[in-house]
Formats: sequence, C-alpha cells, structure tokens
Amino acid sequence: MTPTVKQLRAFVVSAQSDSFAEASERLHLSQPALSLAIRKLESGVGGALFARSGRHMTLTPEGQAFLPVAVRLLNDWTEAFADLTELFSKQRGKVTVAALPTLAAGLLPPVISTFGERHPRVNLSVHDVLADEVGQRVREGRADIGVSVPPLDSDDLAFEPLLLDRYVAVCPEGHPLLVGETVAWAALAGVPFIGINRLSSARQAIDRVMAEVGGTLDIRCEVNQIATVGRMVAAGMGISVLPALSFRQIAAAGLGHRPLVEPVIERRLGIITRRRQPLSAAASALHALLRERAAEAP
Amino acid sequence: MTPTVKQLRAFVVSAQSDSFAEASERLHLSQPALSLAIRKLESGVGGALFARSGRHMTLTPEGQAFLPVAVRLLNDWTEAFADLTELFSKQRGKVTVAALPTLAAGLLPPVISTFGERHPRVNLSVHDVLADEVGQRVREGRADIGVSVPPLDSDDLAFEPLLLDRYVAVCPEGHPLLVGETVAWAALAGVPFIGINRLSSARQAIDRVMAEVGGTLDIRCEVNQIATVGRMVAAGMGISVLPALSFRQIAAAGLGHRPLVEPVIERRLGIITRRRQPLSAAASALHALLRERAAEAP
DNA sequence: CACACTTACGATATTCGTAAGGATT
DNA sequence: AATCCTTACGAATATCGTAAGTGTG
Repeated sequence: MTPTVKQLRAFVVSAQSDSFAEASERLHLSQPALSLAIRKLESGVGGALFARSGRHMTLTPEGQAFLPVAVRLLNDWTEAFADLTELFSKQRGKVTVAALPTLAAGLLPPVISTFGERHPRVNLSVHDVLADEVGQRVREGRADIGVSVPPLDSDDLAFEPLLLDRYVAVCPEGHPLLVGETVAWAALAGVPFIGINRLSSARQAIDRVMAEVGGTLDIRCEVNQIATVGRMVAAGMGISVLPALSFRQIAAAGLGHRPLVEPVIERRLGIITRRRQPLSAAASALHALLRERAAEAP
Repeated sequence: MTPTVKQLRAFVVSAQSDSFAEASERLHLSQPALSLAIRKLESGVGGALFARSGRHMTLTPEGQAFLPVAVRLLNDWTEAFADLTELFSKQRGKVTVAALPTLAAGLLPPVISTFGERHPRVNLSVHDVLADEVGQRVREGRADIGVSVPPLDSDDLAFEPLLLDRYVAVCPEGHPLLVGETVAWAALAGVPFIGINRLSSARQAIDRVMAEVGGTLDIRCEVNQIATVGRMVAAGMGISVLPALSFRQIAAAGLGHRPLVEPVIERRLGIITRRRQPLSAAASALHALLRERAAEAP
C-alpha cells in the first residue's frame, strides 16, 4: 500500500505548521479530514510520523528524518507535471520541419512567423531539402512534419494535400514564346534552357513531361538556386520552367512567364507525416496553421 | 490539479505494455478503469499521452518524453516509502543510549544482546558515562535513552524507575565486618577504604550517608574501575562500598559482602528520556525491552 | 468478424464535513 | 476555560467492474 500524493502533501504542510488546525486551513481541509489523512499515511508506513500529546503535536524522529525526503519528492512531482503541462500548452517544445527549398522560401516564412508569435518558446527549425530527403527525414523521425510533393513509397507516410501548383515557362522579356497566352510543353524543345538541379522534384517532373511529348531540352546550364535561374533567364542565356509558386519568389523586371499547357501538369503539394505516429502538440499546432494558411491564400 | 500515484503507475505500466488490455491485467484492474485513469491523467496535464487509433495504442511524443521522468518519479516514490517502512519495522535505524558505567556493564549487556538478535540492522551504541553526563546527553539529544539515577533538574527530562538497588559493604574474606548478617554504615568509619571516583553517583551517595551518620571514611585509594576496587579489596588493601548490582559483576573468590543498614539506602535506577520528544521506533523497542527485563530479573 | 478501446451505469469504497468527546495548558 | 486533537456518523465524491457500443484490421 503506497501512500497518495494528498497524504504526502498533508504530511509536509503539517510538519511545517505548528498544529494540524493551522495545516488544515492551508490545505483547505477540515481538521478531522487532515487528521484522518495523516493517520492513514502513518498506518501505511507502519509507524507514527507525529506524536500527539493532547494539545501539542510534534514530529517523531522518523518524521523528522522523512520530512526532507518528502519535500523533495513533492517538489519533483509537481515540477515534473508542470513541465509536462507546459509542453502541452505549446509554450515550450521543439518542432522540426523538412520542406522543399521552394516551399521553405515561399509558403513557410509567413506561417513560421505567426507560429513564432503565438508560441514564442517553441523551438522551430526548418530544413530545406529535396523531395526524397523530405520523405526520408520524416520517416526516420528526424523531422516531425514534411512539406513536399507526395512521397513515392508512402507506406508508413501520410500525405495531406495543401495546394496545387502548375508549371510556367520563364523567358526574358520580348521572347517569342511570350506572344501567346500559354505555352505548349512541346514548344520548349530545342530552345536554350536553364535547368535546375537534376535531382529536384520539379526537374524530374519536367523531364517526365518532355519525354511524354517527345521533345528534348537544350540544356545550357544546371543550377541549384531558383534565384540564379531567374537571373540567367533575364540575362538572355535561355528560358526555363518553374513551378508557379517558385517563380513568384523571383518575379522581377525583365522576366516574363506563361502557363504551360498540353498537358497541364498539376503539382500536388502537401504535408507529410508519419502514418502510425502521433504528432506532438506543438507540431500539431503548426500542422493546423499550415492547413489554414494554405486554404485562405493559395 | 496534480495527478495521483495510481494514475502515474497506470501510465508507466501502459507505456511499457503493448495494449491497455495487457496493462490492465498487470495492474489488476479492469480495462475501462485503466482507460478512465489514463484519460483523467491526460485531462490533468492538458494533452494526450497516448494516441488511440481504434485497435492500436501508441505513445505521443510528449508521452515518450515524459516516460523516463515518470519511471524515475515512481521509483523515487516507492523507494522513499520503503525506506520509511523499513525504519518503522525496526529493521534499520540508530539508537544511542547513555548509561552509568555500572549499568552499562551489568544490566545492559543481556538486553543489548537480545535486542541485537531481534533487530540486527539497528545500529545500537552505548556510552558509559557518569550520571550528570547521562542527563546532559539525553537532554541535548545526543542520546535517545539514558539509564541512570533520577536526573537532578528534571524539567525537560522524564524518569521511569526500573529497579531499586541497595549498597553492600565489600570486604576481603575473613574480615571482621563479615561476622554479622548486615553492616551498619557507621561501622565503616575509620576502616581502610577503597573509594571509587569522587564524581560518580554511587560515591556521592556514599559520602552523603557517611555525613549523615557522622563518620569519616579512611580513604586509602581512589579508582575509576569497579573491577579494580574488587581486586584491591581482595588483596587486603581495604574495604569498599558498592551498589549491589555493581558488586555482582565483580563477585569472586576472596571477596565477601554484607548489606549496609542504618539507614537502608535505596538507589533508584531507571530510564531517562526527553519529556516533550517522542522516541524513535527503534528506541521505543529498546525502552520496552529494558522495562521488561528489569521486571522479570531484578 | 474479432479484437481493442470507449461509453454507460449501477455498486462499492474512499474521502469529506459537521457534531460530539477527551486531553492538556 | 480555552484550545487542539480525536472519534462518530451521514453525505458527497471518486473509483471500480460489468455490459453494451464503436471503430479498425
């Protein structure tokens, strides 16, 4: 029979008071109730903690020896649960999100900003990595949340769509491709092209479509940074293809763009989480915020 | 609202089981009762510790983070109370007793021996000191129990009589004083005398009586050890006076003794404790044992 | 369809507060 | 006489177990 927390608190408060009457007030308890609680505690441990002598009450030697142990026990107890409560109230915690570079730079910043305002003591870290790596990090638990395209082998990963993106052709101003309202994928064949990293999900989608329509890109250069693509295109080194959301980040004077059609390729962007693994309270809050923002502002 | 011990134990056992059903068996609890306990704990800390998904149950990140804290908390808890219970079961503890040298050598050894058998893990230490020192040590808490004559200024000390002792004249065999059945105090005057330490309670009583009957002792020697007195008397250096209990310890061939009368002096021996301070369980056990032994064997 | 968890509800156990009884200063 | 602790007892509360319900694999 192990004592209860109430009983221990009753003991500590009583030991620190001059009388059970005084202690009962501090504990918001009637005197007899406290008396009974102490008695039960004593019978539980098999001996007297207090010596009652009619009017007076004193700690026994065992009670004196136990008091410091009891206060430490009680402090540890309340502290541990206060920590846990704080964790749940999202005042504290740590969230790691893995996102495609495009999204890390485009969609995430405003979300992260308001999240930081709401939960200032939550440690939030963003890793901008390629699609494969996003899935891998979430799968291995190195990231709580992934923001990316649907993972390929999504057995233990869950994907929740947030928004749809399409591709645009990016050209220097005055380029012939800009005369129409849209550009067909086949029209890109043979035109000098600035490609983004071969491993990126966008590039892989582009290559897949070009193979479908039976054309080949005249790739003059391959770069990693979206911004670099923009400046090269503006400089007239060639044209490029970017997801619309990515283009929005680098839109600048000297750059024109047209939606790509035939076929219209939709790029599904969304949240990746572990399927059989619940999110932490803080991660869940970020998840909700992401969904909310994606709904209101495409 | 701080959780209860039961709830914490329910959490730990559940976290270490594959299902609530399994955990409920270990806890000797019905499944719904366990479910409710966990739910209450969760509502107490403001968030989910487990993620239920119909058939399966998993720890949330917060639950995982809290588990090690919880097991430590639970271990500390049970360990602390186990210690306390052990203390009360008198399997462990420390008792310090201060006793007159006479009693430490005569009355105490058999008591201590059986006490040691009954409570092998109790640390028992005996200090053989003079009467004043016995009282002082108990008063200051340096000894739990004193065994001595009644303390002089017994305001904060309690004295419980154990047995009555009388004085005997100790003489070498064939000494003239041994012819009668008793010896009068006045007959000691002028006879060569071996005295014990002037500060001892026995000696002070002897001096007081001699002053009463109007005689003076012919003190040839003063020694501290009772055994020394015996050997000196046996060697014919003089006679002496000892409490009967003390004499019993050194009774040997070559020594005779007779009760001292006119007046018959009763020496009250008993247990000294602090008046407003309860005894520890172990000390209380020794106290009871002392009383018991004194009653059965004077 | 079987298993695991949840909800519902009646029964039991524990705890609480008021009132009365003792003991000590 | 006053104060503090205890005991007694009825009431409120909490917990438990059985039974029925719900969702998942």
